[in-house]
Amino acid sequence: MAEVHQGRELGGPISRLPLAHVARRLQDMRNMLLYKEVKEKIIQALSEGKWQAGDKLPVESDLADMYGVSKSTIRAAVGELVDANILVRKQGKGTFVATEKVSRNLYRFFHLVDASGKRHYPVRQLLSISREAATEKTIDALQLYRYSDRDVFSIHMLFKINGRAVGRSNPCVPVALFPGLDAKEFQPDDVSLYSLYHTMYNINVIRVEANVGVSSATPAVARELGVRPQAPLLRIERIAYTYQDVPVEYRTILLDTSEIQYRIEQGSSV
Amino acid sequence: MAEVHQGRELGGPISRLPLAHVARRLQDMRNMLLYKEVKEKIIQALSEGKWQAGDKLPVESDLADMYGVSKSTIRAAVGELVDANILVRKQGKGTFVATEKVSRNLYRFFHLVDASGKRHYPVRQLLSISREAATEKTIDALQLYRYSDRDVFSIHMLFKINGRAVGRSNPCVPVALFPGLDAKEFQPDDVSLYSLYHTMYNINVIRVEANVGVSSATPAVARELGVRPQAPLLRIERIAYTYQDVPVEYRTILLDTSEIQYRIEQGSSV
DNA sequence: CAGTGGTCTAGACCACCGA
DNA sequence: CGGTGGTCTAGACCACTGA
Repeated sequence: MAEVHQGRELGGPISRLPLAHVARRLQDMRNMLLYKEVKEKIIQALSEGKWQAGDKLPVESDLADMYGVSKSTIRAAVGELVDANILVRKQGKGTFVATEKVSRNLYRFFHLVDASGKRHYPVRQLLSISREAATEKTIDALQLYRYSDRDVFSIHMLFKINGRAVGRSNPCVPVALFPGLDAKEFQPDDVSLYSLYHTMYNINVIRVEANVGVSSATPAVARELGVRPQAPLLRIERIAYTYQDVPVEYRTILLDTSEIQYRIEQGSSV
Repeated sequence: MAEVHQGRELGGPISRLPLAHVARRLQDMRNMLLYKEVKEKIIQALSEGKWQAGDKLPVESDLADMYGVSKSTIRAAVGELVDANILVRKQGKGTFVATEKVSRNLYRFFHLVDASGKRHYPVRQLLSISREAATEKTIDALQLYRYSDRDVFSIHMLFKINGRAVGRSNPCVPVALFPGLDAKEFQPDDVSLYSLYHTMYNINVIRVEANVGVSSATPAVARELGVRPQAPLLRIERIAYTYQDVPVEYRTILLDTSEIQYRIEQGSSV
């Protein structure tokens, strides 16, 4: 039988050497899956600008040859990049580097519904953004000891539905991860900050942890939301993480839930 | 070449007919992926009790033979069930039907933390259980039109941490799905109602939808929780679903979040 | 050691796209 | 029609488990 795939580098001269595979054998799969290695290499090539936003990648069989792996392995690697909104597959056309609008990440972790259960998509209004020293709590949440620069950009924004303010949010992100963020233009039609993080800084939020409680409105917040001072508000304190559990954003959301409610879905449908 | 896999049912008598595959060819893949079909069939077998909680499933190659597909397809199907916490894979041992304990289902959808982020596991205290006619809202949430008997069992219980009541819950379940529930003994050491649903009725909650807002305490609730009347409470209205999006429980949770907060985790770590 | 899940390969055939 | 991504197969070899 010449069917011994995994040992055939010993069998004699073969034109297409599965280099990645050989390397993996040699290092005894120290830590990473082959398709993960390929994924990292593709990310590397992307960050080096080998393929720019909107560009078409080589077809999958060519990618397989380029990286010395099978098409299935390429598909696993590319598949995760598609899940991460970094690449986009188009059947019959090819695989492309994602552009901003393509990733409809919008409100993946933030859903609002009214009493009837109907989903609402608030528009956000940027009030301010400034560079600040982080508070104790923020240092802890964002693990700022990772960086030499421990300042954060502190953003204030409002959520509005039908012109009425229903909530406000105060995201803080490490300056070290988002250099120059305060100088970027915030497009009012950007659907969410997370899509901005992705398109401008290639940082993907893949997971969030949130603590939910009740707060009463301070005078300033009451003015912003048009409620009476001391009015009870839903308070959501949320940490957003990217790969390898690196926290990238800490935000406090305050919601007036008299007309809308915060929606959570957990578990997967079968 | 005898390598034409997909057409070999035309080649003559073959011992192992890939029935699922042939069927799929015949119906021209009307809508579903093969591995999704297999997944559905496994779910069907599970809901019929073919494999009970904790049971070991046949090895993957046997499953492949049973369903007339390849091991890769079985792995795709089983993999999604593992992701959904329905099955558990153990390398070198086998694949098993998830138990509450293994899947850490207890409080899977209900986490409480204090200000320092420390997790707390409240004890629950049953106040009452009674058979009632469902309200409009409950009929809607539980889709009671599915059943001829549209009554529900309405349960009242308290959550306590260190002896102090921090919340109360009012689960309602269809009498049609949980016959005789009011006569069952509720062990105070049952970790959650969901484990009871699972062990006594073989009903697995795999997904929840929740709407979160703020309410003020009615006099009765204020007495239960030891807060002043009108005190703001976190209100969680939650529908729990089993397989095939069948709702099995509708509950309203009221929490005093002055000392604890409701914890949500979404997305998966990579 | 045998049995099991975990990873990967090579290649077949499909559905879809646009010229 | 050719090119592309999408799905599936058969089988090899690996790492892990427990007797």
